[in-house]
Amino acid sequence: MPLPSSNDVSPDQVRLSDTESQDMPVDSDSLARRRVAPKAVRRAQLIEATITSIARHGLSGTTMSSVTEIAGLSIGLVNFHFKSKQNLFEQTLLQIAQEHHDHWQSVYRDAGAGAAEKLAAIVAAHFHPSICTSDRIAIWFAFFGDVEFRALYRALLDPIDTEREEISVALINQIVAEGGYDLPSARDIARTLEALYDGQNLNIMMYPEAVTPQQAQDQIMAYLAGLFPTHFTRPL
Amino acid sequence: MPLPSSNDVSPDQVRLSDTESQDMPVDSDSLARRRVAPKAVRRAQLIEATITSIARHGLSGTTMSSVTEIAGLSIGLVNFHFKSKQNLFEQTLLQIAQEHHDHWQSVYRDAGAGAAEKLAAIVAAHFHPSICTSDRIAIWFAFFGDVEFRALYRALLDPIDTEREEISVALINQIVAEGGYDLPSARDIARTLEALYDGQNLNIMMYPEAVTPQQAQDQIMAYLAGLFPTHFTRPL
DNA sequence: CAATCCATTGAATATACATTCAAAATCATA
DNA sequence: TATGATTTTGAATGTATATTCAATGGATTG
Repeated sequence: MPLPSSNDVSPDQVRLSDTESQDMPVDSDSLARRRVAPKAVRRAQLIEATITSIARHGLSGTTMSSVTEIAGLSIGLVNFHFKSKQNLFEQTLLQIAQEHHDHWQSVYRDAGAGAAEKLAAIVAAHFHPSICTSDRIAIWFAFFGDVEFRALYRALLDPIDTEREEISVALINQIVAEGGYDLPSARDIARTLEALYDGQNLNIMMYPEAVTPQQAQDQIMAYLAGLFPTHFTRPL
Repeated sequence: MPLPSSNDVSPDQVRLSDTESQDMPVDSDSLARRRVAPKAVRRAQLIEATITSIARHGLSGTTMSSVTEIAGLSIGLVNFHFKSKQNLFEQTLLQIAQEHHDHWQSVYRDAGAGAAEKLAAIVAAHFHPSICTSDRIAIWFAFFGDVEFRALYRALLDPIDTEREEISVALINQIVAEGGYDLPSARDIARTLEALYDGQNLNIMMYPEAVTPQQAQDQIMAYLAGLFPTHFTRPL
């Protein structure tokens, strides 16, 4: 991380030569284009290229060359910023998990106060355009599909998944109490919901022309409306 | 395919030397152990080894060596029986798809005459021990996860999946008509069911200690019981 | 038994790829 | 500007692995 220059920019930005500071915009894109960029920028750039490459060529089809070619950088850089291909992949998975978690949490926090609203927000978070793109879904399933990464996947996502399941269980219990419903256990319902998220994501990836994120979300909301007619109304 | 010998065995069996026919059992296992075996036996043996290897080492970790080592055969054989690794993988996927389809069809055919019984049989088929093993599920997701095979997967399974979805839609419509239920479209329910199959399979693969095939099936049956209370009763 | 055919072997070949590293470019600092 | 530190490059290296193929083994036929 570079230190502040005499230009006195904020610590997260980067020093600019005097000419550049006058006539060039300083976004991460223009930063990435320079021959030399700060570590954080290169790391992000390489991870993004890795995501693109995995979505395009698959995990096994992703090579150091394919990544650096997409990033527009030379081969040696990957081993400079990430010490190995394995580590690059791990950091990539970590980043996606992080994004997923952050997005889910903010959506949950910003939802209305009612349990039903909160639960609906969790459902919606899974199909939000920033999360539910074919590239990102493809990465999930690429890592699912590879034994080598399954353990890593679990280590990274178990806490997140568990946290979400616990919150869902609590919300469902609250909804059941409010509505006096006679239903299977909240845990079973929560697990069914989790299965639906995954299954619908798979369908979106495999059959993008037949299943859109919106349809997937609607079907899950219809499931909830069936369970809790007082709290949810069927979409459409 | 070998011709019948003077021993007059059935055409699907293999000629035995005179000594062998007296004192050795002739199952595919003992056949596979011989230095020379008929093409069909070797092919099956190699495909089975491929399944084991993919489950154990992943798609990218599966090499010609890993397959032949598991099969107890030499490296050259794979290229003799399957002309390339790519083809071996395709045939492996084909075989699993075939098994899946055959099993599903027979279970469906043998189920009781009622629509609810038929639908329950389809659900149960997905979680039958012969289909729902961690090895087989791992293969599914390995192929899902790899772009290179996604197209092949679709080509092989689209017809099967579509056939099942159409039958499910018809069954659901029949159940709805019998029960006079007010529900989302049969198509949406069928798609939700498909998503549940996939999602529950994923859970079984990722969290085998937390989710058993039986639990997964029960949860799906609970979903159906929620929709069609007259036709299904909640498990437990 | 001899002759032929088919299945099998595994060393040799060629290719693809991750990783290394010495040299070059750029930047920071004095 | 000069010096040292940092980032970047890409050719070179070594390893893994798919594929080929000449030689071998075993079965079948007459």
